[in-house]
Order: sequence, then structure tokens, then C-alpha cells
Amino acid sequence: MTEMSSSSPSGTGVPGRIGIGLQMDAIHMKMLEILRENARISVAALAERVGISRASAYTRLDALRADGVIKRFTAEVDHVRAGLGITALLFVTVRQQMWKQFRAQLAQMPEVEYCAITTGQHDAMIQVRMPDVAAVHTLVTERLANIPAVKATETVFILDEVLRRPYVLPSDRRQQPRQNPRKAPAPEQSPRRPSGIDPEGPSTIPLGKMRFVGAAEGRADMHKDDD
Amino acid sequence: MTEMSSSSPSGTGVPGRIGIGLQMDAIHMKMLEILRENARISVAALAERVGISRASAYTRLDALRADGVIKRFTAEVDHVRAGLGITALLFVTVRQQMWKQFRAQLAQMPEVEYCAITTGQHDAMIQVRMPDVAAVHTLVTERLANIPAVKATETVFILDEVLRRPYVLPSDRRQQPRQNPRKAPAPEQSPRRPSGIDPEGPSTIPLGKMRFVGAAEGRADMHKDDD
DNA sequence: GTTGAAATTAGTACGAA
DNA sequence: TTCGTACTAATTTCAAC
Repeated sequence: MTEMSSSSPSGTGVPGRIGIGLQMDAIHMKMLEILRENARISVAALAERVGISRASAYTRLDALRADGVIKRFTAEVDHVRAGLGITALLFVTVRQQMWKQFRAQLAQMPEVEYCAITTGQHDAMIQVRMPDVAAVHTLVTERLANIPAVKATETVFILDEVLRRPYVLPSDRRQQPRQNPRKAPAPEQSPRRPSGIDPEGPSTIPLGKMRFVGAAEGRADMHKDDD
Repeated sequence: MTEMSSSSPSGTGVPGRIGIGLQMDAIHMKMLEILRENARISVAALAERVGISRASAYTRLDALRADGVIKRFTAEVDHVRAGLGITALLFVTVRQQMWKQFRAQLAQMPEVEYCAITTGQHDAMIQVRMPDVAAVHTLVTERLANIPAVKATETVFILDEVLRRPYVLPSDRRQQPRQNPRKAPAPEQSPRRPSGIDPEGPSTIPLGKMRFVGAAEGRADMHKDDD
């Protein structure tokens, strides 16, 4: 349950295209901004804050839900106070052609809060919440390791969660900090240009330190023991 | 804004202890289970589903909010349909003694959805939502790289988000037959359907492939160019 | 912790701009 | 389409038990 990939047509995994059906406008965006911070706001108050009538607010809210822009309204609970004080990231390497089984197994693990398929050294990242570190270790060695689709894992603990935003929206890209005056990346508000490589920008930062990890780089060493 | 560490006493970063103030019971848990899946449910319906009166439901809901167990009610929006089709993970190595500056810079980056301090090869993991891959590249090379606290980064793209659960609760932990008898968080009467897939499959996977990455392992090579 | 009544709000329908 | 209004059902608040 709680499957994602709502925008993926099939199980292929690549996020699909944008906004079929509903034509998002500034009012829709504003509604999203308000709702992600207070999902229990009354429709009347929502209508007033975005400056439309109450009836229109109902219509638009229904449209947002029906079109899948809003997937659900949820409560953000403090996992620590709820009794799950340990958060870990499990990076797993998945045997090819066993993805379907891997996904099926994940659905059976309720302690998994998030799972994403990634490029890079590993194939997937799983975030779990557990009561203690021993439980994480048990989970990894006794349950994850028993999944045939899992070839290798790497465990990393989360020491602190600095910030979690209810969900980023395009309209968030506005204010830029002033402390990098060498570059003023056009704080626009509505039109979204395809973020060109910014031809004018000679970077003064040594980019040699930056590593861009593609789809299969560095994975060979983990595959070598698979045959 | 949207700072986390609500359970950390200061900015030290280590998640703190559990449930100060409020004594969680089975009814509180059940309310959380319901609210994380439908934050807009009426209190009357919530009261009926957990089997208490409405007034009690109001009282308990207020308590959950006041105690911080429920941090907020939010809307899960489909970022793809909202216009941010690309999700990336940025693993960054942070210069020691510059953590405070690093956190301050993060607060200025609205495209950041999540940031956690981790053990392992890197120091922090940042999840960003962007309209396209070029925007990610621009963000990494021109904004992240300009932060003095950032020593190195590694970018990984998310190809698919397999699942996201609104927030894991202790009651999610299905009954484990035998593997962790030291902690048994009493799943009570939650009707958790047993999966058809055998959880205790034969351990045919060599555990030697499992890597457990501690706090500083493998980090030396990224620090070598810092002096 | 529970009930019940008053005040408020939600949800829907319909006509008009 | 969107808005404004009216109307009924449902919810929240507050009181007393």
C-alpha cells in the first residue's frame, strides 16, 4: 500500500510528464502553498486567503484532488515522540530483473517510510524508522538480506534531520540569498525557463571537487561477485 | 523555516528521548494512524473510529498537537504534476566547525525538501525538487558550491519513488516471530494483515556482502584536499 | 470522560454575470 | 468558468453531568 509512482505510467520507474488534465494557475499554486502548511484549514478560510469565492474554492480543491496534484492530506508526526527514535538510510544494490520482487518485498515492510530508485553507486535508498539501532541491524541482516533481490546493502544512520518541508513547489523558487552577489539568478516569479546552463557564468569555484555520479559508475565492483 | 530537530534539546543534532509530557496510549496511536492517512477527517468521525466521545477526541487531539507528537497537518502534493519533475539527492561533505553556517544556508534554499545529517561517507544528504536536470546542475555547481561550509558534493538522481508512507508509527511493526525479543512494542489490536510472502525465508544470501558503514569510514579521501 | 444544545461551518444547488 | 447566495446537514464549541 501507499504506492507511489503515481505519475509513472507503468512500473518503469521514470517520473512522467506534467499536469495532464488540470491546468495549474497561480491560484492553484497558492492553495497548495496554504494546504501543505495547514491541511486542516477550512475551505472558507482557504477561499478567503487565495481571494476566490467559497464555491470556487470547493471546485478547485476537488480538481486538485481529482487530478492527483494533491495525493492525500496527512499528519506530520514526530517519530521520536511517537516512539521511533532511530532513523536510518539503507542503500541497496538490487539484482537486475528482480525489481518486481524487490518492490513486493518493500510493501511488506511497514517500517519503511520512503524508498526511491536512484542513479549512482547503489540502486535504491530506503529510509526506515526504528526504536533503536539494534532493530535496524536486525532488519538489515535478517530481513533485507533475506530478500533474494537484494545483492548488497549499506547502512547509514541519520544523526539529525535539519529540515523537512511539506513539499516543495515551483513557486518556492523566489528569494535567493544576497550573500553570493557574484551571481544574480533572476528571481522571477512566474515564467519558468528551462534553466539554461547560464552562458554568462564563469564559475569561480573549483568544480573539480564536485562529483557527478551517473547511472552505473562505480557499480562494477559490487557486481563482480554476482556471477 | 520549517526547522526540525524538534526533539533535539539544542542544535547538537542527536535525536533525544521519547514522549516528554504526554503519555501515549493505544488510543493516541490509533488517532495518529488515522490522521496520517486523512488529515482532514472530522473530529467526530475520528472519535467514532477510535471509540471515544467527540469531546475526548478534541482533548486528545489538542494534546497531541500541544505535545508536538503531531507537528503539523500537511498536503502531499504530486511534485511532478505540480511542475517539479526532477528529484535529486545531494550528498555533501561539510567542513567541520562550519555546521552552523551550513544550516543557515540551507534555510535559504527553498528547493530543498529534506536535509539530514548522516553517518557514513558523507556528512549530510539533501533532497531537492527541480523542474529539470539542468536546474539541479546549476544548483549544485553555482549555489551549493558557493557555500564555504560545503567541501564536496555528490549528486544522485531519483528515477522513481517506490513508496512514501506518511510517517511510520511503532504500531506498524508487524509481529516479528522471534528476532527481537528485547523490545516488543505491543502492536495491540491493529488488524495488520499477514503478508503472503514468507517473511522467514531461508537465509541463502551470504551476509559477507553486507556493509555497515560507520561514522567516518571512507571519508579520508574526501578530506585530503581540504588542507 | 461523556452527553447535549447552541453557534458555526461544510457541502451542495442554482441562477446570474 | 466563476461568483454569489441560499439552504440543509454536519461539525465545533461550550456547558453541565
